[in-house]
Amino acid sequence: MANIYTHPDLDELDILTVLRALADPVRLDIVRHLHSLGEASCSTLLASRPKSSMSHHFQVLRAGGILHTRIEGVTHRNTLRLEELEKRFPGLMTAILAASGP
Amino acid sequence: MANIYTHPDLDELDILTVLRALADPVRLDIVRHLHSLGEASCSTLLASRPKSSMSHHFQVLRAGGILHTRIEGVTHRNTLRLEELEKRFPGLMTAILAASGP
DNA sequence: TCTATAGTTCCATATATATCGAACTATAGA
DNA sequence: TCTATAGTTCGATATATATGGAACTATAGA
Repeated sequence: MANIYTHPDLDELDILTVLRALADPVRLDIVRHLHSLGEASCSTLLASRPKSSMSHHFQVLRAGGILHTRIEGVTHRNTLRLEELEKRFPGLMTAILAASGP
Repeated sequence: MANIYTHPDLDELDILTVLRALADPVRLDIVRHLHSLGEASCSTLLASRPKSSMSHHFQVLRAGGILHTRIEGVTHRNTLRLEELEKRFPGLMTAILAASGP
């Protein structure tokens, strides 16, 4: 297991990568939950899905600069990189998090 | 050929559909070009790609509420639905259009 | 009515992405 | 050192999406 994660520098991320990370129902769900919870472990967020699936989605979100994973003992704490995202893509996350269903 | 298009009511569109429409390099390109041109025909925007491919992308963007197609004689004029999108998802398109490369 | 142009639709194929079980790793605690 | 827990990695399969050729349609203009 990788006991260290690489979090991309947001300056090197293009909007397309960010949008692709967000354009998935499971991941959008993760993002919304993380937003309301502030910080959460992976297992808190696996909605009866296999761990391997969730691990994949977390990886995509991490690579897309959306969240930061901090290892604390045996659990991994995830937080949205809201401030950094706001600096890089002003208004983007605000707009997405504010959006409610149809 | 359908000589009439159905443009979805933005109130019935969820953010996921919008994000998925935008999370593609070709379509993001179309959106950016449309933004700088104001209005453009499909053929103006087909960057040496087959018409069938572009037609598909325009369809996705249309279904995602991103653009409006108006038929004028033999050409189809496309415009971004910026005002409506701004009302439905405030700040979203502004953020995406403002984003520059990495 | 013939032709050219703009764009769509259909269909098959390619490609990317998601899903998920099984085996693995890393840490905490008994 | 043994066990339980949290999460990753691998690999195989399923599913969605993109691509693009060919045939089609609709309109304008000669």
